[in-house]
Amino acid sequence: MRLSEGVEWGAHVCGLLSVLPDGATLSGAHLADYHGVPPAYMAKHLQALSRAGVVSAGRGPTGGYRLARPASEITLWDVTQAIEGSAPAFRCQDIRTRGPVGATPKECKRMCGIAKAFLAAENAWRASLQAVTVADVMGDAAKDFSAAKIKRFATWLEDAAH
Amino acid sequence: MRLSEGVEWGAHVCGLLSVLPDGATLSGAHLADYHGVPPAYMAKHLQALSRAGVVSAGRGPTGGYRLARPASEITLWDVTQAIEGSAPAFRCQDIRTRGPVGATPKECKRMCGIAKAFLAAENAWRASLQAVTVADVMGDAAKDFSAAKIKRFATWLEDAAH
DNA sequence: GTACCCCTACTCGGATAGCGAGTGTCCGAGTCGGAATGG
DNA sequence: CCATTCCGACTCGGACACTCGCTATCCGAGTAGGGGTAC
Repeated sequence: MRLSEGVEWGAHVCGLLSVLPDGATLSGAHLADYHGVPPAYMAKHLQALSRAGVVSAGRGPTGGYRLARPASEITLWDVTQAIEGSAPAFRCQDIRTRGPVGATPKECKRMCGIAKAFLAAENAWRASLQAVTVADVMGDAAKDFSAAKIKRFATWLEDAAH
Repeated sequence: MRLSEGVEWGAHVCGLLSVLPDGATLSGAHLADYHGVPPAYMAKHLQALSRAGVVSAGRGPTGGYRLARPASEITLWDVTQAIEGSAPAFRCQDIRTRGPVGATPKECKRMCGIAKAFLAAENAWRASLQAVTVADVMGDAAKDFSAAKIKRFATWLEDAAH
């Protein structure tokens, strides 16, 4: 089982967008450059975030991306769902109904216990992600920001932001 | 994100093996037949379960698979780990160290907050699976077994088990 | 009749192809700002 | 000097190749039991 790396990118992007001045935007190319990843591929993930309503996109020379709502209202689950989709990782094939001793439909009124357990585990995972917002992450990360890094960041932002 | 279907197969196999008479075994071919899945592919997953010490394998005409320890001591996490491996689904690429404003090693003493949150979610998922044993699942499933199904199963087992 | 040996049939185990989702890329659609132009 | 128009550059959005891991398969290694043979 493997989570798409785009989820990590999306989370970092939301963190970066959350510290922008009000009304400012960043283009996909700049977001990719900032994180050192391929611009075209980053664009694909930004598109997914835009479709999901996590970020809002503007076109034209002054266009770019910004958060669609306050960072305190965007959870890591929102980002994950936007990029990975909402299909569960465990997809029950109901193999208990197959084979020579397969259960008949009447014997399958309740959900398979195995599927139930795996879906419960997935719910726990989701709940854990829903409990963390982009604002939480950035607040935590801010503790590690050195003065030098903040200065570097401000300089970069000067050139990049609209 | 998608969980390998082999995990479901492995869980069902462990459930089936857990109701075998003491000392009896089932061959990979019979386990595949029972679940209506390709024998060769089932064999691959059984091999993984065997390597992980979840089931023990015997060779030769009287050989086959049996549980390596009581069903109450085998969790769904054990099965998952055996087949999927123990690598985390979220693999931090430390993209905060990349790009023009990349953090220096000194600024990365603590783990990235995003990675921390995702790994915490994964821990919740794992804990949920570790709380459910094969015995739990079978005890729950037994409630749905009709007399007809039990009879069919006994007949099948007569031919299959060693 | 009995003990030994070989052989067969059955088992698991690792090495080998095929396919689909994720990865990576490109070009077209849309939009805003600014420069050029005419009044 | 000002309003209008046109152009260009920059943006996002969807459609197109490529790669790696899961899916699926086959053949070889190993073992237990049974039949045959020699004593």
